[in-house]
Amino acid sequence: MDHTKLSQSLEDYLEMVHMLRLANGIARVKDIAAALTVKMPSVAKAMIELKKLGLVTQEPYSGVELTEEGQRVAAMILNRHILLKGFLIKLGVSEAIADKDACCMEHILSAETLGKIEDFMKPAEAAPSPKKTKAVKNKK
Amino acid sequence: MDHTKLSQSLEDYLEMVHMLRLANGIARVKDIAAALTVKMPSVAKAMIELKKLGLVTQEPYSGVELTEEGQRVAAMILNRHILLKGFLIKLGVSEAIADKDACCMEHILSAETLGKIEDFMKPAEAAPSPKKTKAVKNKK
DNA sequence: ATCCAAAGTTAGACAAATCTAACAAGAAAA
DNA sequence: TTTTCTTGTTAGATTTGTCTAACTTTGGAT
Repeated sequence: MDHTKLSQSLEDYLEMVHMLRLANGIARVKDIAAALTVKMPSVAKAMIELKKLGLVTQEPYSGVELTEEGQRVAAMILNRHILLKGFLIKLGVSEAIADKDACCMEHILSAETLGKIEDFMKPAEAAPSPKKTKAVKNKK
Repeated sequence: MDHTKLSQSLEDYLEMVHMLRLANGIARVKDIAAALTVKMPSVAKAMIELKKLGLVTQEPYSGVELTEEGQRVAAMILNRHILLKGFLIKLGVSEAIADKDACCMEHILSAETLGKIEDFMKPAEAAPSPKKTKAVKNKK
């Protein structure tokens, strides 16, 4: 419920759970650790926190799942990441660096700044971009 | 010498020492604390670290001074701050928020991203530059 | 069916950054 | 000069996030 004060670190873990589930269908502790370049016990501790906050669930010795709330928060963070990465690339930053810097920026920028960056990106993404939960009701 | 690994926190303290000296001629512990919204003992501890790193000096119970190296590093951080704040304002962010967000961004962005932001700002600030062919002064 | 390696967990150490409380020094007032 | 207030310092507790080492569990190879 009160995810309003997620630390940068916990945001990173939550986002990574989401990304791994999107990519592999499952988020294993080992893979989270590898992706974030930390050791498995760090992941375990982070998962304990995220469970306390009601954002993830996990049956012992298995993959991490997202609660509905966790899904919501993770998607929000990931959207910020995608927005910022695209923004940096538009400025001419290389993809790898854009990804890395977006990863830092996504935790600290104010809503106002994010909004302005969105505005800045708007005109450009007026193309056939299969965006997510936007007003784009795709035609199946 | 080896300031390459200044933590975000220490960068903030160093920058604030510099700003207060520019504004008031002196950086007092009390004012640093107020400006960064921390308590005085936190400042004292940070100053101990910055002294160890050879970036500041201080006679007991008096204002904090910058070493030559400290001056150099602080100026670099402040320049980043100014660049980023201007950048955000150019995107339409309000001044107060631009200042706050610049303060976070200044510690995390890669040299590449900072360079691209500089490029982005260039055309606009083409005022007092007689002949700056390629004034590359980043990186050490 | 048993064993073993890989994956996950638990316990505890450590570092960074903050705080509160208590103490010390300097300046200002009396 | 002596007292008092402000400023600065020191000591130690707390929180967060990381690590290593040691353990437990799972599941595949034998």
